[in-house]
Amino acid sequence: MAHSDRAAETARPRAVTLQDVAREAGVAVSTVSRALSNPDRVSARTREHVHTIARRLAYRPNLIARALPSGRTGMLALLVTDITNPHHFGLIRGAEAQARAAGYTTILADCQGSQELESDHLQRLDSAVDGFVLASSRLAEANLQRLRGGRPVVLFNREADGFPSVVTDSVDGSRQVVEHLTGLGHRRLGYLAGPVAAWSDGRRWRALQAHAAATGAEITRMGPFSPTLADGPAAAAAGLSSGATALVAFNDLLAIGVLQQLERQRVQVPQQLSVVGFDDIFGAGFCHPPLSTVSSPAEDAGRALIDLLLGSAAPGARLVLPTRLTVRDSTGPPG
Amino acid sequence: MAHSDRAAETARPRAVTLQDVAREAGVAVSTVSRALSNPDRVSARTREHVHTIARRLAYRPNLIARALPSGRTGMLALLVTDITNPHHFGLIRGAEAQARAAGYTTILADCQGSQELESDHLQRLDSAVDGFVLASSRLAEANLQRLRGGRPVVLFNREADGFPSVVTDSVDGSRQVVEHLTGLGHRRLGYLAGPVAAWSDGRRWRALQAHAAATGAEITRMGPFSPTLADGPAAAAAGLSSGATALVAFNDLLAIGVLQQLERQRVQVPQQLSVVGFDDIFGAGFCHPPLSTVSSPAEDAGRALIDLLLGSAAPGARLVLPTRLTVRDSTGPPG
DNA sequence: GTGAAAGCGCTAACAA
DNA sequence: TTGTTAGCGCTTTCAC
Repeated sequence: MAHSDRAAETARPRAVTLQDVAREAGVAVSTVSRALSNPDRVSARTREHVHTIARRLAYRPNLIARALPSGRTGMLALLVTDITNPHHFGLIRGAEAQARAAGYTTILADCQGSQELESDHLQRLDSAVDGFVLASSRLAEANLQRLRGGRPVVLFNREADGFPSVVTDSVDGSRQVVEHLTGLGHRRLGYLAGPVAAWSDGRRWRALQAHAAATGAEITRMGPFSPTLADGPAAAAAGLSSGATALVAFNDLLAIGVLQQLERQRVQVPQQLSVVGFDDIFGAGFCHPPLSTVSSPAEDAGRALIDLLLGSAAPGARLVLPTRLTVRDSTGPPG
Repeated sequence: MAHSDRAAETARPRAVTLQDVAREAGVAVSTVSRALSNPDRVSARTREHVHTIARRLAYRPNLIARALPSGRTGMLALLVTDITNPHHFGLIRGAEAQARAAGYTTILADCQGSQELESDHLQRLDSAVDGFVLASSRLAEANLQRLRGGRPVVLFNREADGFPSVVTDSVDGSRQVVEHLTGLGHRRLGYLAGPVAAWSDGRRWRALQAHAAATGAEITRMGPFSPTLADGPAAAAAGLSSGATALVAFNDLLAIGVLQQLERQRVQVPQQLSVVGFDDIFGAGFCHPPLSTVSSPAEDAGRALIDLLLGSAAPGARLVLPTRLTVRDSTGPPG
């Protein structure tokens, strides 16, 4: 047949197994297993010998096979809502570092903003990893409960009953935004909402609303918009026609998209309109004009999540990390 | 003891296995296995029955256990040099879509620019996935050969003997850059080099050099620099003191970093200095000024890579994708 | 301290 | 068409 297996073509030699090492070393497989995984349960001599042989044979333990009896793979999965949102960079790096320090390999899976994909990944990876970090999960709480397989799950920027979580303080971030804006003299604010399924969206909107009310400012909600650059034009149009003098976007991606559209329309920012975002992503510092936004300690969050995941956190553990408004050039007094 | 296993705490019921389904359905495990994986090798009646029971018991096949005898996990790994480089976004999306269409789950692993991490991931994931896509691998060719485990491996923006690959046409991209710049009147160009281990770096530099020579322009190489925003200041300093009127950066990350530094120093771009990058990443369109850069069809590349990986590509298959210079505002006639 | 043997959950011959 | 039976490579009792 024309079609043949690549493996066959390259005549790849069967991987070397514990058996091979055992045979070569003249001991039982169980001894090799111990020498390699439980060094102190075997004599120093044997241990050395086995290690030498293993090295010579270039033995590599088969993760999958090891996982079957032990139930552990040494891998942790980080599911991100959208890998193309730079917001997750810090989180990924932080989680990775911490997981690595604990001897785990972190793998990432992109949910592309889709609940279906998210639940699919959750199910398919369930037997392949020792735990999950769900970043900004869009899954309804019922699904979250139902889909949680056998593995521990921790949540980032999402809270749900029975799940440990780490969230950045949207409420306080929103307060800082409102104070900054009203301090500048703005009285009519607009909120450019994110996806309804985004937990943070509700939190931000409610906090924004509460603080606006407290300071006597008016705020209207527009959207929902997809939290992407691409929805910038639609959000800009809505914001512009709302009569607001300052726009608060659900996240930086949307905010930058708005900025781009405003520039196209020659709307001066911040002279004619102020714009604020959330997350302080890659790009917020060099877009035009540089974006005022709510920064959060994403790397710390990543590390904390892994700690919760590996540390047998109480199911209800909830960590709230402080946020800080980074004022750049997209906000100023109303024209 | 205070410390106890989370699994134990939550008293998670043992996952339901094929055995459970078989017992409940009153058939043999092999029948259940077939009914679920080889539907046509079992009678319609049995198939229905087994499916019903499986659904009722909420049976989820254990990927790991399935992988042991079959040797296949249904997962593909995409190793990226640096997950914080938006350059990989398109690649990830393209690869993911194509893999998904073929029934595979794509997992990502971040190598953080480190060869050590890259080889570590390669080894640890070897038994867990059915194949690898290595994006911009920094591994020396000898290591690539040595570390290739049992799984097929395809390369992006890297070529090596015996590995199928997909690369974007750096040579032609470089030609376009040089022609654009010399067409604008530049005679003294500067190349801000990337990591020596980056295969693309050598390609770009040589092509730039060749085309500069062909057009009678002078080009000097500076660096190497780390291909990040953070090395922008160092690269800007080198570029500025080189006397070049146009700078070509190894990639957009570095180019944007340079742009930021030039703005800080109040160097007018492009009036005093032109800047070009490679990749056309997220941000290249909205940095200040918007960056002229070499765009490449990253999503197409992602799809092609998966096709090569799954399609039993000949070990030597090499695909070269066209690039196109996107001219924005960071290039202009020399002052 | 070491070996023999029983699985982990599943697939794939081989029989029936 | 279905059941029986070996394993896949490893860990882990349990004897010795």
